[in-house]
Amino acid sequence: MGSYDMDNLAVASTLREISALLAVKGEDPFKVRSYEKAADSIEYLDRPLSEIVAEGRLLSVPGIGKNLAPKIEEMVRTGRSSFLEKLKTEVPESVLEILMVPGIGPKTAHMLFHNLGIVSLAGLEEGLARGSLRNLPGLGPKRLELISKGVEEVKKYMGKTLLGIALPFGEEMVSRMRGRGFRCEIVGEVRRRTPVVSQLELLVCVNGGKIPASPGEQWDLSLPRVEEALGMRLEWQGDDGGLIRGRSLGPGLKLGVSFCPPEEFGLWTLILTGEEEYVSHVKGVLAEGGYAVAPGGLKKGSDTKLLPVSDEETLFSIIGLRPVPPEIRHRPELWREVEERGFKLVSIADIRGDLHLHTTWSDGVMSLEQAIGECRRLGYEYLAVTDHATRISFIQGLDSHRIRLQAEEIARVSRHSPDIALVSGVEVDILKDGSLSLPEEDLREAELVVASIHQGFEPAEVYLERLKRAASNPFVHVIGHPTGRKMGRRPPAIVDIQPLIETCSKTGACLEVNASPDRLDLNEEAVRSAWRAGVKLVVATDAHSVRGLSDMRYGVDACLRRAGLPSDAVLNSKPLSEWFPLKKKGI
DNA sequence: GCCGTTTTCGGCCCGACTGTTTTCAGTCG
Repeated sequence: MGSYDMDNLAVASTLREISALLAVKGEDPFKVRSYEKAADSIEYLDRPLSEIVAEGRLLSVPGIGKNLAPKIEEMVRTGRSSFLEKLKTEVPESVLEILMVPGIGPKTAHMLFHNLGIVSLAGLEEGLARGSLRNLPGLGPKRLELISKGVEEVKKYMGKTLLGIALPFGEEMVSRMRGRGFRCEIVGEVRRRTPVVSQLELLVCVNGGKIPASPGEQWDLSLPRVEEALGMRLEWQGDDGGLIRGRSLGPGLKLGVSFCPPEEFGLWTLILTGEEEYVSHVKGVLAEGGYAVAPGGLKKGSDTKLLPVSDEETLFSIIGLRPVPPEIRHRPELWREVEERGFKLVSIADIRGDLHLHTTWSDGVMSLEQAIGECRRLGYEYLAVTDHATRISFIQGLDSHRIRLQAEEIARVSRHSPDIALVSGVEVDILKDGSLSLPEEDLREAELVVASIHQGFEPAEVYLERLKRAASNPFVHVIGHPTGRKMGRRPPAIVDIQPLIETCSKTGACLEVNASPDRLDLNEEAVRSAWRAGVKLVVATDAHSVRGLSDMRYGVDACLRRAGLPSDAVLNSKPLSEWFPLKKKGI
């Protein structure tokens, strides 16, 4: 477990694509669902599909039957799916953009496709503008407004990729390159841990100093070898300021590969990582010190001797600058502060426990034991089990009875895991009026109460009032995923969280930084405001699976570090004994 | 399309909410 299996994920995402296209085509919903179930099942697999195929044991995977098995086998063996390719000739792939829009499900997408010939987000936008959706059944003014707003939200993320997809993908690429003996690093937006990136950029080290006339020529790193190492075709765009760049499409992800000789690796790492203002600042310091960038490294004044710069650290030490973490290179006020007086940002190594996760007691797909095992592997000292007590009916949540049963179970398991402290918590819904989905006598029993909104995101004023009321509830310790955003799908329900911050600083309620890659909620700006206001923060994964427990780094890097926070900014970077049990003010 | 100690057909996590109806379909979680 833990290793990121690109091939399994690729097959799962192909199955999801098929499922969505079948839905729009108008196939039986249960058939549609079966492709999704197979995808889920493959994502949670703890070994490569290729092994299972080789053993001929595909049918033993739950959700894979005699129809899916040959289709999946083809994907694993050839990397293609002829079924999907044929399907795409019937339903254009671009209708998937439409399905992303809130308020549009398979039925509406099907209708838009068949009645109006709308097959893409652009087509939908045009149809909305022209008013051609107006007379369709089921599409009244409210619904059209919801759709219009949704289109705007989806557009913001078109052609972009979540860090949570780009980073593991990049790491897989790096490990493939290294496995073939090449030095390779992630640079650009992904290295800066931008929550949503427009491309994944890699820097690859090559020997020999001369820039070749054409890709692959004169280099010991030939184009076919790079392609083999990356496992994908590259499209070369030629010489770009001493670098050869290749661009290619991964799974919806643009990839840029740059090459440079070892003596320039540190320079190009810095330049390609950006941001521009920081890079020009460093270049300015170089110039002031009389340094010039030359092929083969740095040159000082009229010296003929070259100073090789094999990594960023070397560059920083040559010019006497404090290294600035990539995550804050977009914030001049922060990198100036680091350079002037130096301070240490919180890091994933500081995190001592996860405080929001779901097991099979509600809608999670990991057992309590599996959660503990993974937390142990991650080096945690404690974890809070926070299964849903929810009104969402298809989730078998915790009620008054089951919450006590689970508490007993946690106590029992706890005795066998003396190295990890278990906190018996719960995630309650914040209901329409700001009350909670469990009565007081149950909340009193829970050692950690996370309260979150899962239904009814509008209007914003009401949403805010519900959060404030929950934050004032004496039994609520943490407000979960406060703005409710799901990137690429649902905008934050509230933009200004200042009133909530004020309530929390009065009542002592904590705000969660939800590390789930599509949430990252609170975002960098809000995190910084809350921290400055002295509000207690926790960072937590909201994991539903073993793999999800590894999402912690997105919250730490893309929210906390990018906001410039030190390690003492979050409760769960501290030993449990320092803050548990949590006390609200005035209670 | 999957699944089966109620099985080879007939189920499939399911109910609230919403906007659209005039009795309900579609979406969402």
